[in-house]
Amino acid sequence: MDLSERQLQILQAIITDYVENAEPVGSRSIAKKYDLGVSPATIRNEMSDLEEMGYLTHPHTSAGRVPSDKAYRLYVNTLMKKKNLSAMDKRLISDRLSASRDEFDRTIRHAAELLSEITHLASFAMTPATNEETIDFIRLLPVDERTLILMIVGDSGNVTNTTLRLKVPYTQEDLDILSKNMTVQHKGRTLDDVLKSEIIEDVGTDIEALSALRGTVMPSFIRTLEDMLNVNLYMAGMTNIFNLPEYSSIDRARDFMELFTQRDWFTRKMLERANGMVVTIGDENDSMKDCSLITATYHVDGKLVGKIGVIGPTRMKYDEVTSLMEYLTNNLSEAFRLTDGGEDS
Amino acid sequence: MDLSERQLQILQAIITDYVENAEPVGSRSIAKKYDLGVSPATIRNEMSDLEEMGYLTHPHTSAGRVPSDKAYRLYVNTLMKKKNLSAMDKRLISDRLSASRDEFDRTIRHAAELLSEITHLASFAMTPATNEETIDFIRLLPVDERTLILMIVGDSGNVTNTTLRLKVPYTQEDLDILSKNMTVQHKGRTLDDVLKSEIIEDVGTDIEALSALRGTVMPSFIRTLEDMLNVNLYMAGMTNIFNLPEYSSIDRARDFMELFTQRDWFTRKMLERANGMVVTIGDENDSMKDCSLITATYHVDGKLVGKIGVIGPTRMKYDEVTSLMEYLTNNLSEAFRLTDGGEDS
DNA sequence: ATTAGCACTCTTGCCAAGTGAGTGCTAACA
DNA sequence: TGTTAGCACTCACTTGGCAAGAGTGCTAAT
Repeated sequence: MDLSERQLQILQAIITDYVENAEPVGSRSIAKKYDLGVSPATIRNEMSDLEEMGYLTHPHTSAGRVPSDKAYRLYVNTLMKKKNLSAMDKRLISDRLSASRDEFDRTIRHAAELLSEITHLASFAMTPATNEETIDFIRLLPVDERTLILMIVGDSGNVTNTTLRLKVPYTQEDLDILSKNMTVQHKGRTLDDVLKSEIIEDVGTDIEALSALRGTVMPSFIRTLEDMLNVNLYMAGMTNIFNLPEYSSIDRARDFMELFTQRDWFTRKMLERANGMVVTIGDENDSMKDCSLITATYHVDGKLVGKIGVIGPTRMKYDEVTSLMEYLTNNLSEAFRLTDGGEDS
Repeated sequence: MDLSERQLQILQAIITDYVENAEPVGSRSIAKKYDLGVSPATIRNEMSDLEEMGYLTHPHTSAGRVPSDKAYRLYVNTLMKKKNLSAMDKRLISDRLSASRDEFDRTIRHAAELLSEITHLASFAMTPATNEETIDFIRLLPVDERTLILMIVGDSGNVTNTTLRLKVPYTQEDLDILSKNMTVQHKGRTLDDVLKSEIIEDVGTDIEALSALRGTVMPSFIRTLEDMLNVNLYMAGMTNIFNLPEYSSIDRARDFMELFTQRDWFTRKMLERANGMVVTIGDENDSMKDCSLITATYHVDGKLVGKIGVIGPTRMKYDEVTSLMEYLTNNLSEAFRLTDGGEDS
């Protein structure tokens, strides 16, 4: 039960028009604007068929038609063509990214900002997940006789640290032994791996003082590892959605904003999504059922994978947004190859 | 030209009523709810006088009166009485804060969340400004032959680090010399102080290789210092304001939300405010002219000072909010005294 | 000085009529 | 058989008018 060529044309015209104007589109205006060589009456008949097949809906009897989620899905899968970015946008992107090339987190933040500036939608960018990261070394550094710093360094240069204040003074010697022990024990293992296994193990050969020190350091070690696994989330353009007619009601706007105040939940959701370009439309999202969400991934050093995304109403310019995101992720991956002498944190 | 006792009573009643119901309050309802022993007509006359003096305004001829910024100011300065917190709120606070006692940043975040949960307004909390922090030591740690970690440690155990990737390999020896040099040069100075003076100085006695290394490290050193000065900002309950009638129009709501998307700007603004409990009402704020803003400060180890704040419409329960914030900052300062054996980052 | 009474003002909610965009159907047409 | 013109019909939206209600401001009486 495929769609005829003419039906596809009409559907495409309706989508284009509706995405532009956010108003139900009628047969007459289609006939006028896009010359398909047929009269409004014919278009009406086709529209009626398209509605029956679930591609269009009808807010009320005497209104025009609105594309359904199914229509957008069809559009994204088969109708949509890749768009070329304007020279202006390209320059904007390269200017902005190169301005912060050597500061990793700032670059990521700029990427999110670029996305929302160009699309006028809400967007986000996340630093790479460090599931793959392995431990390079662990060090305990003295500050004063009761304060010390626990520092974990990953193989890609990722560092996380915690300051510890002990109840009992420690000796420099204990510190050295413990940090060597820990490094030997964990070097080369992924963070996940260590987190899963660590809590039980306690090397029995330690002397008493060392064991006490170890007892204090361990809980912090685990928490610091967890910290290290956390990705940073940057959001931008949240207030853009206030300009869209679909969020002109306060309730809708509130629901939308509330999604983003739950940062932990949101981060988890986004991490769960598959890599590459992923588009989910309306009902395909288990929450935010009247939004569409597009995510794409960039690479750091070919290994770590970070995500960027755009969130808006189902009525969005899928072609432009996906093309932009593809361009942007390519640029990011390019910037984050480690062959040149840049630096990052 | 002071206000009479009765005028104060009436003003207080109007404020109380308006804060509660968000609707212009008329003479009759005042006379009924608060028995001041006078008739509505008398109250009308007094209201008229109060309006002339600028304490009340009139949306239109036949509407009730609304308190002006000047009225709230009078209320906050002289009329307002301290409120006792409910036992429930006290328990909520102590439960929540003690749950994360040993993780500094999490505690701060919880403080912001508590504020917005109890007041139903938007709120924020910032980690302490580190203007006063002095440098304890600087260390350069090797990762691999071209990667190293620059680490700056402050006297209160604050740590910041950056990973550097060099174009040319370095030697362990150079690293040690440079980190010793830097430590000697900067130990005991405040971050601000170093930042202001640093860029010019270049100790001339270095050997060539060391000088090259130094040249690479220095820009990152400055940027890392700047990082260290940055405070973390946690916001909570932003979407609460959607429930308030003053933000029932989309435009108002948008303006409000936009304030908080400019995090850097907002942080700077808040840092500029005086320490202690500060209340600014409506026009007293140079931006957000129809909001009121209350900030208060807490102490860490008696030295560093962090801020918490609540933002809402000028119509807010100043007495309850300020009492809550006082209680909360006391609790925070208490939790962050360093005499016990806790840990923080 | 206070109060009761009354005219006046302004908002809000409601209803009815008119308008316009758009559909769905039928009958004519190529 | 597919296409089109014509027409009746539906529904949302706007406008104007009307009544109700809340509240003020003024005046005259207490």
